[in-house]
Amino acid sequence: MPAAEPAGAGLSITALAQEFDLTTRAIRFYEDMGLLTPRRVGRRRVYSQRDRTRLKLTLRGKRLGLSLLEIRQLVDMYDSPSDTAAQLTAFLEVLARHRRDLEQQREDIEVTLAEISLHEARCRQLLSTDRPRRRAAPGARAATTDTPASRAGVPAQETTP
Amino acid sequence: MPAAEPAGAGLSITALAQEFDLTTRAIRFYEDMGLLTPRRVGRRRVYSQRDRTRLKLTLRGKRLGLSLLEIRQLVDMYDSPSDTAAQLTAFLEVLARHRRDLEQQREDIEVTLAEISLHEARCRQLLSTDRPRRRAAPGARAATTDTPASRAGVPAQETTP
DNA sequence: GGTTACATTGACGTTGACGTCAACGTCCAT
DNA sequence: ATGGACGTTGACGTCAACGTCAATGTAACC
Repeated sequence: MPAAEPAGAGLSITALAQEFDLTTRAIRFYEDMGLLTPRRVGRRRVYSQRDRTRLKLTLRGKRLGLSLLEIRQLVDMYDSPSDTAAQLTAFLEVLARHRRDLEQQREDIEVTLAEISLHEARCRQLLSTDRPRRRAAPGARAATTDTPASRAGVPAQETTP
Repeated sequence: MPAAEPAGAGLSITALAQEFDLTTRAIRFYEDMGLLTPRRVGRRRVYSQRDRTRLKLTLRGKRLGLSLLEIRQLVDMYDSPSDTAAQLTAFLEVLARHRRDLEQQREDIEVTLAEISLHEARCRQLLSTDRPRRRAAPGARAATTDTPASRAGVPAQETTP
């Protein structure tokens, strides 16, 4: 056993990698991008709780489709207590934009989840009523062929021209 | 005026590009990836309603962080009425995975939105009670320094070690 | 002191999603 | 017939986000 992490806080790079299911290469890359700033013991990196949290935020940002640069800017703003009024209002604007993006994404997700439910229902119906090879359940048209009405939340319904 | 689109359906590539705020290069690239299959008039591409819808789905997929390949697979499955039982169950599995991904993302979004609200509140408080340069409102610690409790939806609260 | 296991820096390779540029075709209004 | 405006096919460039490989360090255990 190569010493179980000096007690308390302070993870090695492989420990961190395992915990978050990343490669060490990725972690070092995040450091180059300014997302992590572990302290050094000798030349070796030691990761604090702060680093773990920033990494957690980073991964969440990635899942949301942000670039590492965007993530860095956000995270940096998050934990630098910007103090001038100008900085604060600028930060508020960033937050507002981020919020709008996320709400758009949430909307996308809801719509897509609804469509998935439709497809699932269609599939299951086909699987159940399907000893005789049918072509399709009547009135079940879906997917790619819709009108500008899809925006209304009403699932598209149209026949191919 | 170079002829306002032959009436009814059928957009030129630049028209489509303008409508979706893309470059023509991107659209042609999507075609190479198999996402669009416009018919040709001579050599020129003409885009149908079907193409528009597939493009719409594509862009939504991108906003959700999918690769063009993943998008293609999904969209293809969506509008090819796979008929064998094996195909149907396979499709159901894909749908289930997609659904899980989306739900994870929605979770991420909710958490992030909550954090944004916190930051906004903090900022506004600082902006209002801030003639005298204060350091911070008491008990207002946030962002990067948290414990494994952040998962619980309870906003992190801890002091840097 | 030699091996094993993990770390580090540096450099180059790769993949996805386009941008950019060149060279050429096509319509059509002047 | 000519000059734009728009379109087409290559081919190459680029940028982000790592992967991969090599050379080297170093700490610990036997």
